[in-house]
Amino acid sequence: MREKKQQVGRERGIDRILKLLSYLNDVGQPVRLSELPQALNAPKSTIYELVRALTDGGILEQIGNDNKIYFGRMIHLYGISYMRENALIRRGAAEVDSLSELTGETSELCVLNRNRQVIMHTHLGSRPMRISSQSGGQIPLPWTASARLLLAQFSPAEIKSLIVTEDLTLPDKRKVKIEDFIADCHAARDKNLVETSGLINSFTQCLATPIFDMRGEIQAAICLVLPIDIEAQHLQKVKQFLIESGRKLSMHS
Amino acid sequence: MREKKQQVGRERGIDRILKLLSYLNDVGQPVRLSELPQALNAPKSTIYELVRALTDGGILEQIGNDNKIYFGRMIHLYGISYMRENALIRRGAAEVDSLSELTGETSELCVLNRNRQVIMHTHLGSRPMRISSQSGGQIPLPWTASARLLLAQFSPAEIKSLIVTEDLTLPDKRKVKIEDFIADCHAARDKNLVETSGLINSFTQCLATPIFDMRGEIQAAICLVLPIDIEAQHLQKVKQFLIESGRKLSMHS
DNA sequence: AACTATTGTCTTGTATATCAGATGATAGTT
DNA sequence: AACTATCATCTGATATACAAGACAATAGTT
Repeated sequence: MREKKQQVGRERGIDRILKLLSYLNDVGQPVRLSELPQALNAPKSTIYELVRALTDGGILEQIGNDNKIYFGRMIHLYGISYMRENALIRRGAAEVDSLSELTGETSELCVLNRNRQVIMHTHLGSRPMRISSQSGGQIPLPWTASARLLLAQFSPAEIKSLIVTEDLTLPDKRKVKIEDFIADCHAARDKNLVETSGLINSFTQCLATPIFDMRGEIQAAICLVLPIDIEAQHLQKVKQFLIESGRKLSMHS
Repeated sequence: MREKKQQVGRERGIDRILKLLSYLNDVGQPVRLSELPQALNAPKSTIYELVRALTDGGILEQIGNDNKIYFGRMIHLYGISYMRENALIRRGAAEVDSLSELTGETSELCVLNRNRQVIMHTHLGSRPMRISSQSGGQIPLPWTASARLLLAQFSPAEIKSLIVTEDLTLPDKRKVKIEDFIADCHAARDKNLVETSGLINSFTQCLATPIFDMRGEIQAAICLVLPIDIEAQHLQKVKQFLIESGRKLSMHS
């Protein structure tokens, strides 16, 4: 069972599909069909055929007059089904919304997905210069407070295997040492609040609190994104609200 | 380019995937992995392998302690992307909500998908015995008023090719004649209100109004589901609101 | 413990989906 | 109209994903 060897061999249709969907999500708007083969580093004939099949199935849709494609109605329906069944996301999204309105700050519901942190839901704060993050965004793990929580229970080896080297470079080119990151993660164990400051940019700090599942494992995190120069009293209040939200969403045994 | 001949040959992975997703949506809740090969009429080895790939990609997720799977977080994210970009669905859903609140009746946003009508969004009415329909539900075309609108511009041959014979049987076992249905569809041309009564069950009627795209073609319909014994004055008012909603959502050239 | 039923993994042959590249279609420019 | 560039479809070869079925593991029953 060899790992992918990046040889010249063929790629599975299913992997092409996964990359295609992911690419569409990254771009965030309809994409010209003709640009896809290049963007996905795939043969034209393959992509045209796959897109045809997915369009027939309602997974993709053709948009506009030039040949653009984007997610289709089936994806929407399946998304609704996911939401309906997934209690955490449903409740978490609501909690994030109310937390944001309560505090006036941007808050997010984050989960781990492979080697990235995914923002499942976000609600923007009410500050004039609000810090925005897009729902569906995927962020390298070393950049955030919530990722330190999401990885808290993992062994050093597991963490190492999840972090690709380029993710250790922060947006301002500073490097995070993998050992420091692992230490951060383990320091997050049994804490109900993790803070990071100035990682993603120089003027924001992140506060994160864990959400536990029935087995006592961390399955998600709520994160508040704040300006760094925030009034101490407000910060204190905000922290309490955050911790309370995380507690509410955790499954208690 | 032969049509599928139902011979013993293989089926493409992509088609298996489409069926799998559709099946999950039909069931509407997590499904045991072991039941899938039977349900999808596919080999075990194929399904196990596909599910593994899709789970790795976040399209599916493993749920619970026994080996159940369901839609994954990526589907949710992609669904959000779809919603964000798709003006019709976004505005249509909002309009359906307000129409429902205005009238107190159940209303739906419907589009055509292959040979079924799909409910993209629904809002329940406020009646004590409200008539419910589930978002994501797929309904045979001959059963609804909105489908008559959605097919209004189609030729008799096209309509015939879309209707499978079993869909001509109503829930109460009555049969719809295909010729009558085609006549209904064509009668719906240039109308802004189509009514059906007692099709899906004996005590409801449907009112539907078209939503036009820029090219003047019908791309969706809004549908109101009402009890059959409704007060005439209320019915009149409701019809006007419905038509107004459809007009609002239509693209004007 | 032996038996049965159910669920999950692994191996192997082959039908076929992928891929490279040719060809065809369309639009834009001189 | 001729020329270019871009976009889309088609064709044949073959690497491989699918499928069949053996095998292994687990749970439930007698």
